[in-house]
Amino acid sequence: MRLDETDKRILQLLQHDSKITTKEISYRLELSMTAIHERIKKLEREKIIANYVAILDKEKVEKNFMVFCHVKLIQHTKENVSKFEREILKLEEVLECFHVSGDYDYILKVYVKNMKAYRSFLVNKLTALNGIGSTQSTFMINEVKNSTNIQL
Amino acid sequence: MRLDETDKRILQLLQHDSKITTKEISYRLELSMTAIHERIKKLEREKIIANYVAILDKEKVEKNFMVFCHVKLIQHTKENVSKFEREILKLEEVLECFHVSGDYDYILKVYVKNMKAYRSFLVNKLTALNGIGSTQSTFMINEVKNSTNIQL
DNA sequence: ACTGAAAAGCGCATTGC
DNA sequence: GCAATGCGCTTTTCAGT
Repeated sequence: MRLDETDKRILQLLQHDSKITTKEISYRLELSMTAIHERIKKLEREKIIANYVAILDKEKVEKNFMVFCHVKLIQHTKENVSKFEREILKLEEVLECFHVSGDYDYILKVYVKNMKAYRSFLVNKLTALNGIGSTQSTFMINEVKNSTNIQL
Repeated sequence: MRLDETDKRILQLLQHDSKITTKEISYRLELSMTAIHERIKKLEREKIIANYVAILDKEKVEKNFMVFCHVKLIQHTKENVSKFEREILKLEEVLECFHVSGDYDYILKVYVKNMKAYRSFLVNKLTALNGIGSTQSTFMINEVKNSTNIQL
């Protein structure tokens, strides 16, 4: 599906605040509510919009100890890789996991309460998985920017 | 504010799908709509819920070329640092930026269309900023997990 | 693909329990 | 802290262009 300028502007608004009403969008884009409504429904149907979520304040829910954990596997057999990836999905502390180029195989973004909780995660959960060669942790000192908003 | 189990379950549901109705939540948690409604309002008022957003399919909007860009500053004067951080906020390709421990000062998460766009970003935008010492790019080969859902 | 109006459902505030 | 009511707004649908 090709997105025109109107679609992009709608997506921009929804990425910023998904609780915005069709009425408000129609007012801003100078189109009828129905037109906006149909476009949004189409964007949802086509899964351009993957989902709508609430973003929590990580500090207030006490999960603002963030660590980038670089993981290297022992060997890259198809089995090993798919096993590791399946297990990672189950670990609630891992919000993101990317297979990457470079010195390490994976980069995990881990959110926990504090260093103690991170240690526990490393020892009891991550390194408990089979096939982990080595890990290297990079700790967040400060969050400068953390957005979900893709500019179109 | 302290969160009890009910709050946590509500947040869990809203993190998964913010379009869920109070009615549906009240049904699942076996509480009245009023109770659920008041709790959600409080969670919003206290900014436990930071905001509601639409998440887009990065592939479908052609921004699925993701790079972790490690940045080292030349010198860490207060001025340099705050200038850099202010400028980063303006770069739309950078969705996330963390000041981190380790060999590099910052890790940026950059989403662009393809390698050509990334090169353009690096040359024209990032390294055009003053005070950048060096950068190192780690390219995403595959996205294993990418969630915004914090387990409480 | 857009408009306008009507119908259905939900959010929200209020009242009383 | 919960149930019930009613109003207003929003979403959703439908006919028309």
